[in-house]
Amino acid sequence: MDLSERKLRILQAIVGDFIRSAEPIGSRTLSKKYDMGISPATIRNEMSDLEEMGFLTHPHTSAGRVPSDKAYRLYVNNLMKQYELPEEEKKIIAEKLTKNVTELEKTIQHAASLLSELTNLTSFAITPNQEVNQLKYINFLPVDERTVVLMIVTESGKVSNTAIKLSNPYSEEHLSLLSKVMTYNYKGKTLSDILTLDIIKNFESDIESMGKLMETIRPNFINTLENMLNVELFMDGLTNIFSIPEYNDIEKAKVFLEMIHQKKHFTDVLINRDNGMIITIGNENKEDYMRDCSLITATYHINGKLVGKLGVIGPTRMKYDEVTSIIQYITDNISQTFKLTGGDKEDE
Amino acid sequence: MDLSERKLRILQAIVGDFIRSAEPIGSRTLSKKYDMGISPATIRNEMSDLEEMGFLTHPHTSAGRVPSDKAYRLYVNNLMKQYELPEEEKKIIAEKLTKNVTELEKTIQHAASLLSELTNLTSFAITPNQEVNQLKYINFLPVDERTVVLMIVTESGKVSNTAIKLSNPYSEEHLSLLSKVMTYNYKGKTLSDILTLDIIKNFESDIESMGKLMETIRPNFINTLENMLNVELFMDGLTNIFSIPEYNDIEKAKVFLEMIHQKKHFTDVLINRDNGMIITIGNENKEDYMRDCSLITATYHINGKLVGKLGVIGPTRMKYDEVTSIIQYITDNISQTFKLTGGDKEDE
DNA sequence: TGTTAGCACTCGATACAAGTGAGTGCTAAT
DNA sequence: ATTAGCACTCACTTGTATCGAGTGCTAACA
Repeated sequence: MDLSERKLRILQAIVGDFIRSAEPIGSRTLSKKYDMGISPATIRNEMSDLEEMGFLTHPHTSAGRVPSDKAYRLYVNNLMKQYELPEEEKKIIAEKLTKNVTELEKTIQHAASLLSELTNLTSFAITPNQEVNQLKYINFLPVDERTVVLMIVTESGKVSNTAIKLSNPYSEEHLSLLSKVMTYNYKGKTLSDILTLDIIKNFESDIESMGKLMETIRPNFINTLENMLNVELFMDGLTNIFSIPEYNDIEKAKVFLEMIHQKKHFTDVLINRDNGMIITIGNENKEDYMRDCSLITATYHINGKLVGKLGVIGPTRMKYDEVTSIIQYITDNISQTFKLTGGDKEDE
Repeated sequence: MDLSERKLRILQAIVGDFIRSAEPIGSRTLSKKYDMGISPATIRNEMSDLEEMGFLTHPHTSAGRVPSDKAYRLYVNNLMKQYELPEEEKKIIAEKLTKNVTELEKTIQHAASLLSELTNLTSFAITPNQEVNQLKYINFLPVDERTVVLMIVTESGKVSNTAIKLSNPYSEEHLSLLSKVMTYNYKGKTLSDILTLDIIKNFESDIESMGKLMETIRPNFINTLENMLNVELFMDGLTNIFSIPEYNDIEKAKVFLEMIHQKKHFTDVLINRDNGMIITIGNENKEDYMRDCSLITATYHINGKLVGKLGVIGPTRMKYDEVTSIIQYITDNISQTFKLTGGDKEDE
């Protein structure tokens, strides 16, 4: 069944009003406030139809109407107007994200905090999944007689290191040889390949004379690689939910915060979402504890290859137009910033 | 005015009961529950005295008595019995904190999460202040033609690095020379000395021929040092406050969470506390937004030198005996773990 | 003189009844 | 097809009565 022009207009007014006020809206108020040239009675009839179609609900008989998830979906897909960010906000975003970009992690963290500030919602961001990141360089460095530092550098410019305590002294030649052999063996392979394809197990036989040294180093090497693969989650604006009427209930707020604080689980949810700007509204979310939240995520790109995500989570009643615009602008900025400087593609 | 033996016994019973139940307790209930051989009326008289002395308060005329901050202080100082941790918990703590100690940060984070788990409170931990940490080693490592990695190693075994993009290619000899000169200059100096005593500014003149290289490197070097000095704050059990009756009020919970989330500010508060086991109760806290919380902190030691802190924050009504024991046991364990393995003192 | 029983009083909490008002759904007139 | 009119619904507010845990005071007691 198709929606008439007038029904759409009414629905748009209801959704728009409810997003702002969080109060159920009645026919009389709607007609007065939005001056749509029809009487409350007519609006009531239309509302009744819309309710039957599943776009509106009724907290109780004598209350106004409230949009359903389905209504939000329609609003997001068809009714919502393009929201243009104020120049001022654009400037703030650009400034914060392009200045002082020493570390990707720091920038992503800034992006999350910026996002929560601008939207007044709870924001999050994850660092790129490093699985396709290729190893470039392995180096063992002497520190003192029984300590070496293992340094791993990837094609995208990520650097990671660990100090390793050895039970016996080592020789510098061995160490330097080891750096060369391992670099030779693993250069160009992706981090996950190195870990999963059992390549690591074989490298012992390559340099038989150093069995003992290898034994200590291997678990550290694996550990470091695993750490590099770990996706990091940043969040901000956690207390923003308290200013949202929907979460004035202590029990609801608790559930929300507990859900958010299960970082591992939440990271998984984010990783498994499709790329691009994805909006899931209320019961569209697979996870049932999120069925009265909306989740918006978008992707940013590092070097055109690695993909990270960021977004917001909040009540289904949120300013979708504003929020999506802000997220889009932020991800665009990050991708732009890390287009060239993130890796070794500077000369291309 | 001195407190009679009997007054102390009554006070102890009230504090103990209130810590468990969070309900004001009346004379009749107290006499029945604790079987102290005196009638409710007598207890009432004693209570009245205790109230006059400032140890008890009265939410309203017809309610039971509630301990004041002063009462908690007396309880903590004199009445509280030594609480012995169950062997089981000791085992859990020892296991978690001594296994897999690759990084100090990770261990401290584990300690915080353990602490909140065992106390059901909000826990926190900060990494040691690195100001007295001495520099041991500086190394510049070639990555590709325009990228080098700066690696800084301290006496306590902390390793930090940054990738630096250069605008011009560099020569490997220069790099290696730079490593040697800088190590020679800064070895044994504390990190804060290197930063604050303007030593950095002078090092340009040391190696005149490499002015250009230095120009790019210096800000990165300073930046890295500053990062190393930064104290990191970990927190856990944030949602635990929701199970505490005192914070069933949404407004209170909000204030609490917002206070906690101002990481910078909260870190400063922690840093400025004295060493050792410090308990501040309610209005003993200088920060007025913490005047109905109790804060307990204790210190752990790395290598006998560097000092970090951890503790809990919660309502003044908390199980001080249990909590302090747990914190003590955890800090002892950390200090033990990092007594020898944290630095190069292995052979002493 | 310290302790205790008795009793009037306080006050938050709970329950219930009546009144209010925003909003609906239906019907009949336009 | 639209609208005015009207009875009805129901959350919310206000007012009143009741309950009970607990206090403070007084007088009696050991």
